[in-house]
Amino acid sequence: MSDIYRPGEIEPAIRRLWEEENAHRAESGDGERFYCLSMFPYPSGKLHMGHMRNYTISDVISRYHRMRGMRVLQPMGWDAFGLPAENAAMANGVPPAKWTRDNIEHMRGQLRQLGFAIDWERELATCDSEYYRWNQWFFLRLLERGIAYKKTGTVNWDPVDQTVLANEQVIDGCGWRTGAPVEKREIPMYYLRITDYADELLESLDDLDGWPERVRTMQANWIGKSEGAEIAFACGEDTIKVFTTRPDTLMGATFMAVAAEHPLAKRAAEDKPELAAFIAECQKGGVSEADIAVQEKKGMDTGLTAVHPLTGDELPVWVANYVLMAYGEGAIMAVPGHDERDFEFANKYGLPIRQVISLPEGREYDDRHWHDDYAAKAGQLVHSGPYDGLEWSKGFDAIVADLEKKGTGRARTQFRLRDWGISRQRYWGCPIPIIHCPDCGDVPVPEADLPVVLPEDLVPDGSGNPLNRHAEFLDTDCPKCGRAARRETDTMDTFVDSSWYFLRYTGPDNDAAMVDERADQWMPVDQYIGGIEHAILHLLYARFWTKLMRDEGLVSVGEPFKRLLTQGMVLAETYYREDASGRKVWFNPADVEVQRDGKGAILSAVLKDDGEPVEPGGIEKMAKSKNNGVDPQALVNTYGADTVRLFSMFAAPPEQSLEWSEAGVEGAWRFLKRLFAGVQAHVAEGALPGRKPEGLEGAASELRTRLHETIAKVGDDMGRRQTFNTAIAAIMEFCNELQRFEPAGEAERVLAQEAWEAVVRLIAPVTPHISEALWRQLGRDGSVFDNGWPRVDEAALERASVTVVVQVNGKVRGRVDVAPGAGQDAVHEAAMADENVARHVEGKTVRKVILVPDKLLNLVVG
RNA sequence: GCCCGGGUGGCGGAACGGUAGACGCAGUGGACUCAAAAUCCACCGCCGGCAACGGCGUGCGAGUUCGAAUCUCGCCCCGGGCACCA
Repeated sequence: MSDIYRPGEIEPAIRRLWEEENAHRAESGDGERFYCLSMFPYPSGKLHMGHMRNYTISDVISRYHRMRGMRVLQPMGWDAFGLPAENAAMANGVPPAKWTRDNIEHMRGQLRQLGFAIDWERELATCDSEYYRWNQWFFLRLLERGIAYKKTGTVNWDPVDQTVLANEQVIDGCGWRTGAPVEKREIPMYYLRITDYADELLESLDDLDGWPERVRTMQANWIGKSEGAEIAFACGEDTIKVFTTRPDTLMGATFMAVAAEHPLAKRAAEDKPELAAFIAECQKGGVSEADIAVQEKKGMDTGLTAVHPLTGDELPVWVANYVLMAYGEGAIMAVPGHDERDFEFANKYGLPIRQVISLPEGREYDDRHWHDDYAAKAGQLVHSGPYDGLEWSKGFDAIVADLEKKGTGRARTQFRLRDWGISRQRYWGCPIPIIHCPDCGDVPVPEADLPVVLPEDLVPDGSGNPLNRHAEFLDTDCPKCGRAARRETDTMDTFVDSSWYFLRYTGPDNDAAMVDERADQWMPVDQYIGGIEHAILHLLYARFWTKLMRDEGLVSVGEPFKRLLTQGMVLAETYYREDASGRKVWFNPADVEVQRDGKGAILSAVLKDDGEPVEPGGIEKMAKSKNNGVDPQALVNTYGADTVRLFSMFAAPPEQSLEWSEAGVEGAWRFLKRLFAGVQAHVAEGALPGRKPEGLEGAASELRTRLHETIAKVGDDMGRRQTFNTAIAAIMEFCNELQRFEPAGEAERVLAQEAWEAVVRLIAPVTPHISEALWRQLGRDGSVFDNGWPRVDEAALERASVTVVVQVNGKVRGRVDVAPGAGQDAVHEAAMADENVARHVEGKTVRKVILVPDKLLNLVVG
């Protein structure tokens, strides 16, 4: 082997070795298993740094556990259905299927080049009918069980392209391609009753102690369980049913508000053109909650009144754009005195505001200015007739009890979580296996006819789903009556695909069943790694789907992911230009020349191709849609996979988001060169594999202590803390010491060998190629990944003395060396012998002494 | 707007209530070289001081504690999610 580190030679050779030995196949059999999973990528074209980081983390964890003697499964696949393929098709006329499969081909090559220990025999792509047929099969079971059902839902409608838009495609309320104002439209869709599982999804969050607290909090808030009451208000012949979390404020209800889509609003509008116009006005704009939440609160009186169930007062019924049809009952009782949105609305339209809950001592209620404590769950009921003086929660119970007696209300639990709408009016997805028969209605495709295969040669053009114009797909016979019928052309949400792929990895070759007994052998996933952006939707749906499969008897686990590492996003600057129609065209940072001032702010940015300026669009997660993904390929070509892996792990702790910068990759490269050279220099004098050094003294003994401290730290950082950056820093630090060490005599050369062997193994999960090569050079047989993780020699950790920091009034004034475990008096005495410490204590009384054994002594004087 | 994070030298970051700035990048000075690259050595938060050392310093303001980057409250800025981007 050459004396100079040449990754271009080492890396392909080592990968060939692994391939020949089939080193990464996950074996079923004896021994502890470890299922390490990373979120599968959308095949967007090229690998970007976010992928690189995600899969490197996964590989480090996999290889670490493999070295600790476990049977590791690390699979890979492709989240291959979705919108970007249709966008690419519109842009260059390539069928989504071809575009997707070409991308997979390219990205698989990139992944292989990075040396990940992936079991490629289990690879799957969700656009393959062998995969998605099970989506269809399971959907039909859910339909039978009543978990899947049909109802109308609201979508974004582009009136020019006559097509449904994704929220992402609605920009400032207008269609992204046409620029036309978007409208809300009601269409029939299939839904899954995730709300049936709301309680279990919430409760079992408590058991997920391997999940980050913030993810559990986000999911709990998303599910949003609230205890309250359902109250019926009579309104002429009808009743308006509302849900409220604050029945204690019922006496403060001064008006009612219903959503624009509420049946009562529609009815009231029949003979009121101005109300009909207002409701039409509410149909403008997109459906996303973010859009709705920021829009100005508007409303109109319907002219109807509702009867207050306790006082008999007549309350005006309004239509309000801030009341959502999808939440609760699509109607609210407005208590402007104690709800911020109602307060704002009442002030705008001159509706009465009544305080019914007392404020803390000394606070005055001001009905012109909102204060957050108006909404606090605290205080007693006031201006509430018979309920006056009751503490708010007692008032809650009393009012609910009275409503129950009258039969106009009851206590109820409400979830913010809504049922999961899975229908998409798109071509590039899994077909929903339903046939529409003019006589029999919606008929499920018989199991024997599955899969319903998606034709792969269509090219969407932006004007709706091309399946609607594809007779070969569309025209079929009714399975019930045999007469001509049409296939459903909606496809499934891609979150369906990603809700169970981790189960399919355990038995991808089974063409007779969705999953088999191997699922229970590997599940649950021991470690799941993926972007924090999936904290809610994907992870919630995957948990839900797993429970559905459990309840169908297909798997025995109820929670799919034992431990979760949420990777921080890799961010990069975005650059764009607006074209003639005002649409933004995004440019990749690699194609932009940027000048910055001393503080890093952008002074100017021009496109390299034409030298013309581009607009900086801010720093965002690397994504296809903003074209700001940085391809690691150029770096891999220059430095090799190990350097890029090392650098991406060293740059920041995995959970933290990271603004992409290449500065620093040189440091990783230099470290590997030094490591390589250090081992060469050592083995040039002869390798001494597998021996334990005896009788070390002085610097050699100290070095061995440092070695075993490093082994302990790296093990803790990789296993428990998962802070790979600090593990690498500790290895670098020790290497710096090792390189300065000049062994004299055999015992010290044996120590050097022990140290190099340990370093090579400690860094192996991060830089597997160079480690594998150096391990063999050090005279060891077999793969470094089969030879175990270095063991800490507890005896080597013992030191003759420790340094204790001495503080006076919390400020560091000196350091003293004492015997390990020295008591307070002994350390105090030693500290007073320090000139600087003595000076700061002189003439003052020591009032308190605090000792942190072997670390710190604080003398409180005054 | 609502929910969840984050803010530490010129830069990426370390500090797991107990020495703020480990490790690395960039920079500066030096060695080697005809020269360059590579490599090696030294310095490297700000202010004062020849030094010993002292003061200040973790987005801003308050609080808890012997001790706060770390815990609590309020504010500012940045990022993620908000159900059809994945």
